[in-house]
This record gives sequence, structure tokens and C-alpha cells, in this order.
Amino acid sequence: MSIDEIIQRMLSARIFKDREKLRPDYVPESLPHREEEINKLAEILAPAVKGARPSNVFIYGLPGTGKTAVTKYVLRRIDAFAREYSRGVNLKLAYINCRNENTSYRVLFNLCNYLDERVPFTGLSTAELFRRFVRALDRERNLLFVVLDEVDFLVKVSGDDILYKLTRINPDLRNARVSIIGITNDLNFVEYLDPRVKSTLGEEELVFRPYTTEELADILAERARQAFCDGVLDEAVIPLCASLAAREHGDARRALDLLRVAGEIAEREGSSKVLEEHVRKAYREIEKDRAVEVVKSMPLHTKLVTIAAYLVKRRKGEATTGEIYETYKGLCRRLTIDELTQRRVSDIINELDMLGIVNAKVTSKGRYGRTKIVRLAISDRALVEGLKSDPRLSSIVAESV
DNA sequence: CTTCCACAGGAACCAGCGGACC
DNA sequence: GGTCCGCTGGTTCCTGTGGAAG
Repeated sequence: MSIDEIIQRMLSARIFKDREKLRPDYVPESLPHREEEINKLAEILAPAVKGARPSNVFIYGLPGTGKTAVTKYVLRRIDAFAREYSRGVNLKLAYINCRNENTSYRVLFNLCNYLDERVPFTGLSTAELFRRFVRALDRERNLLFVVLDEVDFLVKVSGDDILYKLTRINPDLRNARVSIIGITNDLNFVEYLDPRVKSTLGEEELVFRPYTTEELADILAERARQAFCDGVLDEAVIPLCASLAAREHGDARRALDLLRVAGEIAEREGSSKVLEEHVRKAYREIEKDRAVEVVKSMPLHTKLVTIAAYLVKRRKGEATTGEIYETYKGLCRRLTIDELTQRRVSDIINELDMLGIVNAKVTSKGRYGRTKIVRLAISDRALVEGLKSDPRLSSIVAESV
């Protein structure tokens, strides 16, 4: 294909009008089928406009059910009102994603940044950092909203100490007030919490139901109107995206991704319309890309454990922890590197399970012990692709994969 | 009903690192 | 330049356990 042809294709294939509208972090003007949640959250948070401290809120719901979007949307509106009508109170919004900021220190560090308080990003004790945060906060009549998105990560990694402190902070403040909004995908999350934290943090609770297939289709249609040129979507496309995403508990984010990638594939192929087959390709591509990226970014030993799982699987279909460990030790010897302990490898297998690279399930085989049955959850091609950029593994990959 | 395998997974600890503080 | 701090990614030691075999 000549350059002329490629450019010609690009020009003739007008698929997208504004593809930004399909990005996961875009917060749209309206959030269909979340009216009830929006109203409830607005009712809870509205006192902020008059400078009163709203109750803390806890929001539950599976991924892609609009928790983050609704929260940002409501806070944005409240902030706009507060700017216009309230006197003497500074509304401040701190949004923290605890998947990245999963330690007390980092959370406090971020909070200080939101208050324009300069602090070192390591070196201080957490207690000192907390004192500085409180001091900075209490200097003015601030009303601070702390949004802790995916707060379960914070608690799993660092415990609920910081939550406890944050929820008890108000009595110690003379001028400022803090209101906390915790968001989590993990419906069993409360179990990890100290009951005292549970009661203060969960002053109000909101549960977000997953979208149904029809609701997803509505959302997609709404966004598609803004994102795509008129008439480029085949009529089967939106229902298909919706039903593929609904298979995984009504995840709107996945549905939107699917639609965007399908559009990109159609554009790349020079098709004038987005068709059903583009959606199916998109589905496979998203799965594979995710797997490849994860494998690429894994540390050496985690890769070796993955290869071991693959090798055992190829021999006999599925693998136990013990078999994987033996195979893994063999790989280490061939590379003349020190092997990790079985205890650690057991944890690595759990990590791989969380990443969706393998499926691991504890099973008891009676007299023959209790172990984990491990199955590779990604395609061989994705595995090879993810491994081939690592020069340390080239010999192993070449001959065994 | 008891035994006993092959691990799971908790607890405590450690080395090394980057970085702020004094 | 020594000290302190928290994080990461490991180790060692350990107790707990589902369920087929006996």
C-alpha cells in the first residue's frame, strides 16, 4: 500500500467526530440511569453549599457502575454553587485514587498538596505529616472533601489507621471541617474495617447497581452520538458492545472501551462503517493487549513462575503449586540465578491470579493434600509477546514456548 | 471416625534503598 | 555525613485444614 493510499483511506474514512468522549476519564454532561444515585448523593452533600459539614459517605458498586463519575459530577456542581452563593467558606476537593496512593504517607502527602502545603515526599514520619496536614487545613475556614477512590487498596496495604484518624479529625479542628467520601469495588470491604471506622465512615451509604444490558445500550448510544459521525455505526454494534460488557457485570467502562477500539479498528481498516466484526476484534484485542502489558511489566521471577505454569499446563492441562515450584526451580538453575522460596512463589501465584494472568483455586485432594489448581488465563500468543522483549529469557522462550 | 498429605497463608523479621532532616 | 523513616520484596518459622484413604 502506498503512502497516498494510506492517507486517502484515512481521509475517506470519517468515523470519529470526537473520540475523547469515549475515554474512561471523561465525565459527561449527563449520566443516564444514575439519576437516583446522583440525587441521593447530592442530598447528602448539599449542606456544603451553606458551609456545613456533610456526612461522610461510603459508596459501593462493581467496576464501571459510575461511582467515580457520579461523585465527580455531583462535587463539581456543588463546587460551582458554593462559589456563587456561599460566603466565607472555602470548599476544597481532594480526589485520591488509592490504587496508586496506597499508603498513609502518600495519601497525606497528596492531601497536603491539595492544600498547597509543601512537604517532602519521603523522610517525615507519618505522624509529623499528619500534624502538618492538620495545621495547613485549619489555617482557614476550609471545608475539605476527601474522595478516596478504590479505598479498599489503601486499607489492604496499609490498614485502616489513616481512615480512623481522618474520620476523627473534626473535633480537633477549630476552623476547618473534613468530609470523607469512600469509594470501593469490593462489596465485602467493610469486613476489613475496625467497627469504629465503619460507623463514622459509613454515616451514609450508597450502593450502585450494575447497569443492565439495555441501560448500557442507552449510555453507549448517548456517547456514540457525540463521539461518532452520523450513520457510521452499524445497528448491531451498540447492542453487541452492551451485551459483551454486560456479561461482566454491566461494566460501562468496558463497554465504552469496546466501542472506541472497535471504531479505531474500523478506521484503521479504512471501513466506512463500524461493523459487528470490528467489535469482536476489539474484544479480542483489548483482552490480549492487557495481558501483554501485564506480562511485560512483571519482574523476572514472576515471569519465570508464569512460564513454569505454562510449561506444566502444556504437559498436563493444569498445575498445582508444587509442580509449578519444581518447574520454576529448574528454570532458575538453567539461568543460574537464585530461586525464591516456595512461600514467596505461593504469593506470586496469588498476585498472578489477581492480575488475571492465571486462575487459581484452592482444592483439597483428600489424602493427597491440599493445593492450588492453577490454570493459565491468557493466550499463549499474548504470553510470548509479553516475554519476548526480555533478553534474560530469550533462550528459554525460544526453545520452550 | 481418624489420619495425614501438600500445601495455604499468617506473623515476625530483615536488607537495601531513596530521601529529608539536622 | 550520620540518622531516621517508610517501602519493597524477600526469608524463616509456623499453624491450620478439606476431604479421600484407610
